[in-house]
Amino acid sequence: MVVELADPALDRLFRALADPSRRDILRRTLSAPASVSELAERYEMSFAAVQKHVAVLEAAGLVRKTAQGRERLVRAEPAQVARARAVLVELERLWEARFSQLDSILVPAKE
Amino acid sequence: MVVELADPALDRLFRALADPSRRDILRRTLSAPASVSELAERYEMSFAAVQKHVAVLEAAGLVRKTAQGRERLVRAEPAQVARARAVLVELERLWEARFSQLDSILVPAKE
DNA sequence: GAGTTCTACAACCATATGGTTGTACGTTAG
DNA sequence: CTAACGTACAACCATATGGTTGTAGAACTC
Repeated sequence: MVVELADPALDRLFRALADPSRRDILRRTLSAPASVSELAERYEMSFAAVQKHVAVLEAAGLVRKTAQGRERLVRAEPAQVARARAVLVELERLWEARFSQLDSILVPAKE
Repeated sequence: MVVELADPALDRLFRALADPSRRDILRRTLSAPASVSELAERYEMSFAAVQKHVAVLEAAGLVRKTAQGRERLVRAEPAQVARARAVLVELERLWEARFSQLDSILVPAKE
């Protein structure tokens, strides 16, 4: 898999993951959807602050909000988690390949 | 694997990954070590700006600097990339387990 | 020894971020 | 209908971030 490293969506993705409250919100909503106020109960900060965190997660595509009466159900989008993981896996692949040129000298390929 | 989500080191890790220049520096140094000035040549920004990016990567543990004469060789630390990946994998595991309780009702475990 | 190269670091600036409070509005409950 | 609830959003504030320029020192080169 080829991953484009210069991507604003990636910036938002990792940025969103760089806050413990947001990682926790993501964790909760991965297990089960929750309304914004349900989420807000769990943290010390104000409701508006939690709202902002959810908005950051939403802008990163990590979470989706759906109207449910007067509530907004927040549910995680595992596809974006997978995308972030894919980038890291790709970076690790580069590490594993770092001596490939040397290898090709020491261990000549058959074909 | 159990991953602690409320960890300042994790904040730094994801924060460091949330910038395209830093991801690129990480990519380069994963393939092969490079001095700070070698890195700086590749980007539009000033030398000092690149220095700062390297410092952010270093604080996150993603990169290590070693003195080499008057140069500082920057080399990546794949272990921290792996740590970030492990967190994401753990989150994905939660997603896969989201219906486990329901499953245990619908599909009674044998043991 | 003198000049050049590589790095470090401070000071500064504009903008982004993470928090607050306050107001407004749709929705549900009594 | 009225009150309470859940959400949205604006305004504001302190600090962090990402960039700049400038100065200084250590290490090579000649």
